[in-house]
Amino acid sequence: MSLRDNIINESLKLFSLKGFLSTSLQDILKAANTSKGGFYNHFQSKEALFFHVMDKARSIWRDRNLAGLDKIEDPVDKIKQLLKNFYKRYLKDSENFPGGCVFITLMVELIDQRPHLANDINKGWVGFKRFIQRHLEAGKAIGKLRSDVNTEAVTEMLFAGILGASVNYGVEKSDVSLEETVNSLIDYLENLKP
Amino acid sequence: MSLRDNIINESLKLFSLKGFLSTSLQDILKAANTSKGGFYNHFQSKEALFFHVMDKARSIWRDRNLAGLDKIEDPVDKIKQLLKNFYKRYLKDSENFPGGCVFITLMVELIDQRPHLANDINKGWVGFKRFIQRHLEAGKAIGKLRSDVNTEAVTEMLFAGILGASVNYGVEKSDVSLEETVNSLIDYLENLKP
DNA sequence: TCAATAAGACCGACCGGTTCGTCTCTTTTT
DNA sequence: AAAAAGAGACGAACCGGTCGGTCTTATTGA
Repeated sequence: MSLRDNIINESLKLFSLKGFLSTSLQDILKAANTSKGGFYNHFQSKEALFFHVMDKARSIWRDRNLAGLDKIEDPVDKIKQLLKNFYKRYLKDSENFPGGCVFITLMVELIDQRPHLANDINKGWVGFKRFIQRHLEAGKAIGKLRSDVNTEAVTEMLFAGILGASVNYGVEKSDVSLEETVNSLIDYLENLKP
Repeated sequence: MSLRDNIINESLKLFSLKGFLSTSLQDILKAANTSKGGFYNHFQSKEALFFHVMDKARSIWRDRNLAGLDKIEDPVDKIKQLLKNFYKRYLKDSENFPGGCVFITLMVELIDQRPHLANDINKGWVGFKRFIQRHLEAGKAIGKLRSDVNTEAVTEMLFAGILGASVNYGVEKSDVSLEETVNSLIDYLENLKP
C-alpha cells in the first residue's frame, strides 16, 4: 500500500478513536510509520487530510450499508436491510473504526469548533435522511406502508435511533444493546405496514 | 456568585461546546474573567474541575428532567413526562448547555481518550436506563403496559432515541426534528399499552 | 547497455505558538 | 497583622507546519 493510502487509513482509525482536533500530527506519523516530510509530500495540510479521510470513510459506509440492497424490490424492505447491515456489517467494523462510527465522533467534536468541517459530514447525514424518506414514500405509494404514516417523523425516528445506538455502542462495546435497539427499530418499522 | 461557582458554570458551557480536552485552561480563565492563580486556588487540577462540573451538570439534569414527575401516579406516564421534559425543559437550555447535552459531547470525546472520566459519565447513563426500565416494569405490573413487552429492549430504544435526538439537535439546532423524534418516541410508548 | 541527469518521496531538525501546571508576588478581607 | 484570594511570569512539553538535505527511482542520451 502506498504511503498516501496508509496515512489515510491510519488517520481514519485515529479519528474514530480521538476525533480530528485531538489527533496530533505526531500520532498520525507514528501510526503510519512516516515523518513530517513524508506527510506534507502528500497532503497540503492536516485539514486537507480531513477531506480525504472523509471520502474514504464514506466509501466504506456505502460499501457496508448498501450491500445487497439492489437485490430487494420492496423499498421498505430495503430500509430494513439497511438497518440490519448497519449493525451487522458496518458498526462492528473495528478494523476501520476502532472507536465506533467516525462520522459521529467527528460531528460531535467539530460542530461548534470547525463548522466548515462539520458541514462536510452533515451533507452525508442529510443525504442519508433523504434516502430513507424517499424509500418510505415509495413504500407508501405502492401500499407497503399505511397511508397515514408521517414519513418525515418516521425518518427522524429511525435516524435518531441509529445515531443513538451508535453512540451507545461506542460506550458499551456490547452487541446486546445494539442488537436490541436495531431490532426494536425494525419492529417499529414493521408496525407501520397496513 | 463566588469565583469558584463562576468557574464551574463557565466551564460547563465551554465543555458542552468544545468538550473537555479541547477546552484550554485559558479559555476557562477568560470566560470566568480570572487568572491562573484564581483557578488553582480553588481546584487542584483541570481534571479535578471536571468532576465538579459534572456534579453541577447532573444537578441541572435532574432539576429539568424530573420536574413534576412526583405528581404523576402512572409509572408509564412518568416516562412520557420525562420525554417531554427532556425536549422542552432540558435540551433547549442554551444558557447552561450552549453546545447541546454536555454528557454526550464529553462521552464521545473521552470514551477512548480518558476512560476514567468517561466512566464517571457512564454511571449516570446506567442509572438513567435503570430508572426507565424500573418504571416500565412497574407499569407492566399494574397493567399499564402489555404483558409481552420486553422492557429491556424498549428501554434501549428510548435511550437510543434520546441520545440520537440530542446529537441531531446539536447539529440541526432546529426544534422541528427534535419535536418530531420525541413525539414519535411517545407514540411508540403509547402503542405498548394494552 | 550504461552512465548522466532529473524528479520527487522521504527524513528529521527546527520554527513560532500554545498547552497545563508551578511559582512568586500583590491585593483584599477579616 | 495574618490569612485568603488573585495576578501573571515562567518552565517543560507539545502543537501544526516549514525547510534543507538524502536517497531511491525513472528518464534520457550516446
